[in-house]
Amino acid sequence: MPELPEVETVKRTLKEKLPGLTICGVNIYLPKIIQTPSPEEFCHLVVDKRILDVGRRGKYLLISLSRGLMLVVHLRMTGRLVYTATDEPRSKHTHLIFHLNNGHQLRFTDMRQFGRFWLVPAKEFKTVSGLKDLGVEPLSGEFTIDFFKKELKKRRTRLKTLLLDQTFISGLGNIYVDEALHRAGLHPSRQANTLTPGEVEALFQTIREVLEEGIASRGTSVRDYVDGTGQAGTFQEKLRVYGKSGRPCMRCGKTIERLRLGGRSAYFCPGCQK
DNA sequence: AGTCAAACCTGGGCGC
DNA sequence: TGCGCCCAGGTTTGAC
Repeated sequence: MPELPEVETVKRTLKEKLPGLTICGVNIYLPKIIQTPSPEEFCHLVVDKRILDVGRRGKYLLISLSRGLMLVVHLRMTGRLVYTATDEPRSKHTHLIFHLNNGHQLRFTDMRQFGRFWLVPAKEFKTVSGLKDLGVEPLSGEFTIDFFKKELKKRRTRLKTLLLDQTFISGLGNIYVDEALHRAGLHPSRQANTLTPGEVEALFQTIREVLEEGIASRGTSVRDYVDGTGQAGTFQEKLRVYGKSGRPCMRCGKTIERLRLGGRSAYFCPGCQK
């Protein structure tokens, strides 16, 4: 499910609910989702801790707890983290419930069981796998056109593969990469170091644009995604190529195609993406 | 360095 | 109704 705009929306919605609340109990129904420490230790450590803040880095949610602890969550494909009333019936895919001291709960639900939790000392949160090697935040000031130009020049891989690489830019996923490439008029198989300065600038702009519009639409709910209050997003209504093979391109009218690249689908328009 | 496939899972959609 | 296939917002690992 979630790419940067979805995780950012979950972060914002949970940040309105959780800070100030105390975790007074935990139920773990699927122990393997706890990466570290052991499920027993996880329960022991998390209980009676206060939630201080909710943050995001790439596609990771960072929940700061009292006593210097950090709860790190990755939703992977179908994970949901939702602030829920206690009387709500539990779904068959709810794998973890935090009980909060205001009578509400924070539930983790994940049909495909790929999502993961880590509980670590806040100072050591970079020990979480993948987190320490994350690339730049595309909506932050450290993502600059100069950086982007220099990096693209160094890489010989395909654009689609490169933009999905979380150690290069953090937070992009399959949907927003395809949408950014289409808006920039660039083919997903294009070799990164062959872009003209104008093409690099266009891509730089469209990456930020699709992410910002995605956040403004509260995420893309093509299937399972909901925010921290259980609400779906609307960016699926604005998609131009993702999931649209066989349909006409809204810019040039040619039929949108699907390509297989490194095990992932790439949707693109053969007419206007060069 | 880059490319690919497989693994982790459940479920929806399609053709037959 | 059912079977067999392919597909799915991600990441990791290991082979070439």
